[in-house]
Amino acid sequence: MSEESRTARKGRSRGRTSSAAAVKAPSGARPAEGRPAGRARAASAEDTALKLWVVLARSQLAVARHAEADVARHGLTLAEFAILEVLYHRGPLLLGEVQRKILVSSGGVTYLVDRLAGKGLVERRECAHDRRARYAALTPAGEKLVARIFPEHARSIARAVSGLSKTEQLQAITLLRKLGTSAADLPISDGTS
Amino acid sequence: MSEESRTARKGRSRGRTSSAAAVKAPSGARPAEGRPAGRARAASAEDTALKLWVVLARSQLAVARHAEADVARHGLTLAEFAILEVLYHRGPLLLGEVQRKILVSSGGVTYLVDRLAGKGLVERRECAHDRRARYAALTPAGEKLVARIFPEHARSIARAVSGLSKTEQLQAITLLRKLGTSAADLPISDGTS
DNA sequence: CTTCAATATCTCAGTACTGTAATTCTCAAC
DNA sequence: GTTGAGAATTACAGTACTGAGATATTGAAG
Repeated sequence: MSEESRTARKGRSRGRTSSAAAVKAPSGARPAEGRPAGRARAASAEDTALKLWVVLARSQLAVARHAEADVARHGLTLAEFAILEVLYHRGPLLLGEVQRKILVSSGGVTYLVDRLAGKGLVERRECAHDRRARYAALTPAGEKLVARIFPEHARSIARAVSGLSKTEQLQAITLLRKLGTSAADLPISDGTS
Repeated sequence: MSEESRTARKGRSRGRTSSAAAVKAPSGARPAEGRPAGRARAASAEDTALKLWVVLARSQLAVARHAEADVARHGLTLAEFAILEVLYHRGPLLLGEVQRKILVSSGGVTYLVDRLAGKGLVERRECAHDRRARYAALTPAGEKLVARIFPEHARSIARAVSGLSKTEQLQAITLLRKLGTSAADLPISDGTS
């Protein structure tokens, strides 16, 4: 499983725009080995955007698999771990706050907190000022667990991204933060123009 | 839903390592507003790695939501679209090849091709040389659909990543490709050291 | 020809959620 | 004090897969 397997195949690649578009990282735009003259065409804005989307999806998945494997050793999913971590570093949080921090659906928070409560790691507490709302808070057992596994997890992630030097990581952080916030602020167009 | 909602809260952030670790992009390491002296400490290698992981996950999710919304207009999931796209740009492919290209499980390919076949967009073809294997290929209807929706999809993605200039996009591509391939090549450590 | 490890696909139960609707509660306006 | 829009959580059905095992086939070795 080294990656693309450059076996070329008899792949009669149609002369369309460079391939690239899928979720989990698809094809990957080849150099176009059959163009009229030997002149390389500059990549269009859309070709670049598609390629960015592909490598973004692929790299996220590749790193996520390491992160998942790490937390799975303790019987946790990444979303569960995310909740434990955010409660550990911020203290008790309203469920809605948790939802916004880890970016799951409203039903997802209920489900995840239920499961963590079932494991004895998190408990719900009532909110004094608003009886609709509830806090999620770590139990002593939950706090102890996070204290134990978080450092290992951090090392795991550091290893997973170690293909980039620290300088490169800082560059990537800057670019990705900008990309993430701008994409999140754009309205999701549902096609009803 | 502008993003983090800087309401600060009474958040008595414990003096641990900077927060950050979840899947779908968690907390997001604040400046540490209560340190001994007014001297900023350089971020450790692990802090940087964790932050990279957070912004990677968040930006991927933010862009994915745009991509999903676009293909959902045609009743497709991103994984389904990925298959259509790869078959469109590469021609008929063995199911195993499709699996490696779009990075789903073996059962996932069967499931997805079944669904696309049910919609009349893809068909299975037997492989002459190996009777265990099967090709997936676009039907005329499938080919027509991709030809119609791919350009729109490309524009959709271009818009989603337009927060970055073309130069920045090219930088991000370089960094993310390096990150993705190195992370994919690292063995997944299941903890049995 | 047999054996058998390896490969390709499929089956199917299980999982981790999402999305919609229901419920409960708040707050501002009347 | 009522009313009602809106917010916070929950309930629940549905979805898009994953992962492990089953089945069929290949190809190399004996």
